[in-house]
Amino acid sequence: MPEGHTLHRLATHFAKTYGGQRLRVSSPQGRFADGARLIDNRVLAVAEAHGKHLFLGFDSGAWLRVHLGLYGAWTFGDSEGEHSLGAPRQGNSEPKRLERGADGFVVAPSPTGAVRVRFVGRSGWADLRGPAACEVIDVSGKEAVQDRLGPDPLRDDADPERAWSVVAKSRTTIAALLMRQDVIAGIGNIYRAESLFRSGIEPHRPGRAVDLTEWEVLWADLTALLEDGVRDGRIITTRPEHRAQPTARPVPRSDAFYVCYRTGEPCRICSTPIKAEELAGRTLYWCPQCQSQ
DNA sequence: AATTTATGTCAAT
DNA sequence: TTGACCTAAATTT
Repeated sequence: MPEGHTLHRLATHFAKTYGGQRLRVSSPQGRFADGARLIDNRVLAVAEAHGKHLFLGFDSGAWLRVHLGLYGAWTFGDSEGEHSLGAPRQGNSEPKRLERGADGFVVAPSPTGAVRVRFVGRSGWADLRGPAACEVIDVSGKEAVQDRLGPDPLRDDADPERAWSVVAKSRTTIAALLMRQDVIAGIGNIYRAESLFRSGIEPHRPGRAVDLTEWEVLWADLTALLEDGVRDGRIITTRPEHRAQPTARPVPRSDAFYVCYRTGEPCRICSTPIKAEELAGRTLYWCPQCQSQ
């Protein structure tokens, strides 16, 4: 699921695999043909993530902004084999020998499906399908997007006080505030539910009923959970002692969360059935016993 | 072969 | 608060 950890993994992967390299950029599907031309045959200089946005910076000064939205995903072919990041796609395959042309660029497979963007470099290829946003912007356009984003706990420049200044004044529920990307960037439905459970906070409390200490605990926990997500490549929020199989590796999906997708199942701590409700179009999960404060 | 599902954001009611 | 949007894979007919 593409929450913030996935975007930071993407940024790292692009920087590591293609940083400093000249790339051929095309739009096999055609919908991004004009944009692709703007960054074709340029050197990738920087890759960074802010919340759920990926920014790829080129030596011309142009930036590619990608938001995966609902179904977006990148598929890669490089020294790690064929693998993908984003919405669930087919599993990874063993590293294949990359074919290279006389110019040293890899030979990518003929595109299947709706490939919005294709990158081809000397160390691999990358295909983007189904993004909600994919556009070439200049640095002021990038700044405009980032100005509308709250602090991202995975970024060095993140300032939790900025988020707190909104939360502390707001009548909106803390559950809704955590999903607002202009308050805190990178949190999705899973991190929202799981962090509130781990902090013991009742999700319907207005932001202004959350005190500073609780906020600091919540921010620190979100930061740790996101960092784990970047490391593991998936979201796991349970502590081993709360899992049905504490030693199983990899952690089975059924043991990954405290409350998410566990409607009616017994809470891992107190056995109370987990509750779920629609809140602003998304399903909110929580334990009515552990989260009664 | 058709329908459902999965997930995030935004514009229109 | 609801629907539109982007795509592929899983599930049901």
